[in-house]
Amino acid sequence: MANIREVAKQAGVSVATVSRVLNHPESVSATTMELVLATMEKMQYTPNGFARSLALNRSSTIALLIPNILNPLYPQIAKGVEDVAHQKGYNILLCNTEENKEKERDYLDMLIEKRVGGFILTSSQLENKDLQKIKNQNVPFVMVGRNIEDIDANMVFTDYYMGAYQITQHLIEVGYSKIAHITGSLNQIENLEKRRGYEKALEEAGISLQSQYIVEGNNEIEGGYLGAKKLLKSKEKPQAIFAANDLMAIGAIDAIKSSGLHIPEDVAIVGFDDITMAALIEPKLTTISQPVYKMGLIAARLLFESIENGQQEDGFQQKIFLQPKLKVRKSCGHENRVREIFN
Amino acid sequence: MANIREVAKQAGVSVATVSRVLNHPESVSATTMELVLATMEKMQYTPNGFARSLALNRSSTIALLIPNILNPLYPQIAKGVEDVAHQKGYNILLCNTEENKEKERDYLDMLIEKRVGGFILTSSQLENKDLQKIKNQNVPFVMVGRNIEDIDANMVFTDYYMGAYQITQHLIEVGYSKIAHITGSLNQIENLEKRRGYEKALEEAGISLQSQYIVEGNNEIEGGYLGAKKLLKSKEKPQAIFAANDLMAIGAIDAIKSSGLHIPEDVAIVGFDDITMAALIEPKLTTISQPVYKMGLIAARLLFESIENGQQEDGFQQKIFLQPKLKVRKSCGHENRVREIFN
DNA sequence: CTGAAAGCGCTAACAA
DNA sequence: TTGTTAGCGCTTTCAG
Repeated sequence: MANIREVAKQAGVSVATVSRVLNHPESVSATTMELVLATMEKMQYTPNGFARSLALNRSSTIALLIPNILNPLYPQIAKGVEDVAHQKGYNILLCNTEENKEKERDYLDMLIEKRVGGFILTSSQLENKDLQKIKNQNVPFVMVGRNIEDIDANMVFTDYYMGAYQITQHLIEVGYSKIAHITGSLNQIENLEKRRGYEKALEEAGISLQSQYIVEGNNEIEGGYLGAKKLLKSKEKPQAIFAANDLMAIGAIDAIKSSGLHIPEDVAIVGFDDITMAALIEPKLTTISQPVYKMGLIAARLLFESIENGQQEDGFQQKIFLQPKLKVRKSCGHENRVREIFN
Repeated sequence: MANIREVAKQAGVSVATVSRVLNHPESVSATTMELVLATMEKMQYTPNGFARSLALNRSSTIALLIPNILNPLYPQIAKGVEDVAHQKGYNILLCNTEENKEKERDYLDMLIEKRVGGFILTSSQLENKDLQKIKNQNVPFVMVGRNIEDIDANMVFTDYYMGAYQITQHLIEVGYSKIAHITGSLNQIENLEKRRGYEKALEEAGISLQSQYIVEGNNEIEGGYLGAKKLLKSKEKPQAIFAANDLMAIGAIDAIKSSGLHIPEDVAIVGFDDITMAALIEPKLTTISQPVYKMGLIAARLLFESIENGQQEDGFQQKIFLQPKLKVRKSCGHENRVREIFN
């Protein structure tokens, strides 16, 4: 592994010149240029990124923290981020936090030490004091999908409260009143928001909340399966289940089918996210769609804005707010309802 | 952003001592230790990873190259890799190559420059000369899922040829003879292998190959959809379709359903990979399963072995060979066949 | 257009 | 147990 000095010596020029052909080619004569390039080639020289980053005091990597890479939502975000990062010549450090606050903090420290250029935090569980740590180091970050007010940061998110409210309301409109909810892990604020939306919709419709209709899941297929099984054992079986994400909805569908019941006739199911799978399973899942790829894209653009223009000290943080959209498909029993109305 | 010198001055010790409390705490007196730690805390000192890596000439990141993060197969591999990397205190640089050889090469160069500790290359399209570049820099790498012989490298892969052979044979056993194949992009060796397995099985059964029964897809849902549409237009509609991966099989299922045909009665479908979705769609997909998470795990372990014990110059490369497994579910029409036999 | 040299922040001899 | 100092490989003034 040759270094710049050896190349310089071999080519009979100074290290400064070698450095220049790499960084300021316009300020080097054509002949020298050619000579140096050839020497590099011959010696298989690759500049040392550490040394460069150290000298320049900047890196060309950003960090992406996601809670669970196995949830198809996050690869979409990652794709969005990657698309712009690659275009900017940046690499992505991928961190899977497993919805574990400690692991997330661990990563934070490692990454600050690695001097990443910026952070994209999705569904983060970090608290204000953790974020303060990032701010103190003066490295930009943007949060994706964490819908809280009390934090001063760049954010892009959809309105979870509203999405949950809408889909619950839809269920009510279709005609159900015994509506259950499988929540995600309740230490994620997003899931609290969703529950709040669910409760609000019921309340507005004059339907009283029933604690046995709310069960906590874990955002995974299995959690939905278990949650649904539990709900089916209620004294009064719910007519509809709102799972806080599609993965759990899919698990719930599996549970219900395997109990010999039909969807939506016996129990209706709806989800949240609109992952690809949602439109492919049987019955096709009614759900709330959020433009995830786009969120990744936007988040990354926001981040690079900060990276390039420096941190805006003046507290000019952007909060980009995307509206979720209701996707009505089969699993909510909407059609049956329509049929009833017109018969 | 305080540096080690400032901390040293503030604490009234030398930089060496500060460095020691970080790297060799056992060689520092308790009092000094405490003092330094407190000072670091107060000054919010975070060591500079670049400087450290430069001085030590080693990094604590590895690179993971995957062709398409949107294919659920790869997040599983990534999870396996991440699990061991995190345990080793390493971070992962994620690179999505989009099955694009040029992009892959680009990444390779960036990553060598970044002095990553090692590479995990999945379904790589890199050629020998590219890999030679890595070897010249003396950085370890392991290949996942690229089943070729002529390369001297650590590898973990399943036998694509055999998997394709098995599932095609299964189709033949069920009773089909007009069997089509939607391939993946043919510049990936894996897909060539799969096609070879398909052809071999037909040949052995005395079924002559029909060129109109082989169409090239792109490993994505959409490619399967298009491929199936095309196949359905053949003069003689195939009785069964073997899609080179599950995503395409899912696309094909969608295409067939939307043509008003039934699976497997009108056309049987089988896939390859056994992604989670395969067991959840209707009809459940018969496919070939490979232990992807485990492959990621094993690959990472192999890599760290090389990283820790240094490169084995003696050409002692490990090739870990995993057997794929046939998962018979509904989409192949196996049950119908069984019924016929027993009636 | 080119070279000499200082410095980025850290680690690890070597000395004390 | 601690301090001094020479690098690690690069970039960039500053001179020429």
